[in-house]
Amino acid sequence: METGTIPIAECSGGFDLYRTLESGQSYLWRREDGEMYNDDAEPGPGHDRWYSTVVDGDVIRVRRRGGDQPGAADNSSAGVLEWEASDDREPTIRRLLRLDDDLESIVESAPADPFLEEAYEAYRGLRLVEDPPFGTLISFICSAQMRVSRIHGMVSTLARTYGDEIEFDGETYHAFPRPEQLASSTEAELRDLGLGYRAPYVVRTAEMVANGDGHPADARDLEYEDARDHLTQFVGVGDKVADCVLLFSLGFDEAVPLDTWIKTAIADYYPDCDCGNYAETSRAIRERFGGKYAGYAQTYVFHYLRTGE
DNA sequence: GACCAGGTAGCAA
DNA sequence: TTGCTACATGGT
Repeated sequence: METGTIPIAECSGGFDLYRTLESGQSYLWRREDGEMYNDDAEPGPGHDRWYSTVVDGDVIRVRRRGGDQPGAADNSSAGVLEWEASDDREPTIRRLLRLDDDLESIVESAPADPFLEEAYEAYRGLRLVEDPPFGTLISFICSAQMRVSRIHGMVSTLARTYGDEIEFDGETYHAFPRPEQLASSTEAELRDLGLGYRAPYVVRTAEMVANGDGHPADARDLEYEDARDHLTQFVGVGDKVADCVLLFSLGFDEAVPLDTWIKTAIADYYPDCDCGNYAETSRAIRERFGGKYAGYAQTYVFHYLRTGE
């Protein structure tokens, strides 16, 4: 087993592992106590529990060690990110958790907007993630009209039921299923697992990817709005889910998914951005949130409103 | 029992 | 194009 540490002081703008992984953007990590996204088992931002995920068949575990406030302005006392894997996976971890993003500059370059500044200030150290595209696609197909804790539960169930079992450090982990593994499931099975009306969407999209009709990663090569349109070819994927996939797995930092919370924010704080349809409203709020990193702003606002502060 | 949650597909006009 | 409406499920 390989292990290592990454000083959080090296991460411009800090790094808050808890808020990064439990802010509703990733459903592909699991917390060791199994209580991730459980608001009743809220461990607080400074906890040091392990989180694990499986990438390319390898288990990766990370946790925060030492330090005071994870997003403290005084970064010198920020502690370290400790990791374990079967090989040297530090480069993968840096990519997945976007540790090399210059978060300080991103926050500083955000528009001078009191509401936005409040959200950024409240959750310093929250970074976007870069999750694997297929798992992200299925996760957000499942997310329709669902609370984040239940989305995480559904994704975990899919992994347990259809994903590869992987032994690491004496414990069994489950990879997120490959397209062909999910494509071999049936709508009835997935309904039994509690996916509800999303069940046929998941099966049909998995079949499309398994058959080679398309892959979410193909959207990488396109311009932002074309990429969004491209992703809506998958069943169960509309503009909003497409934006989530672009933002949380394909590096389109300008994407602003218009979900119920952001729509609330638009109604309350940016009513002039409501253009009556998704594409135009998206364009308006994207501009209001500073363009290039509008998705970062979106993620902070989403978390700020959803967890209510 | 309503109401709500990181919405979308299918259909009518 | 735009504007309904049905769709599962569990928590408050």
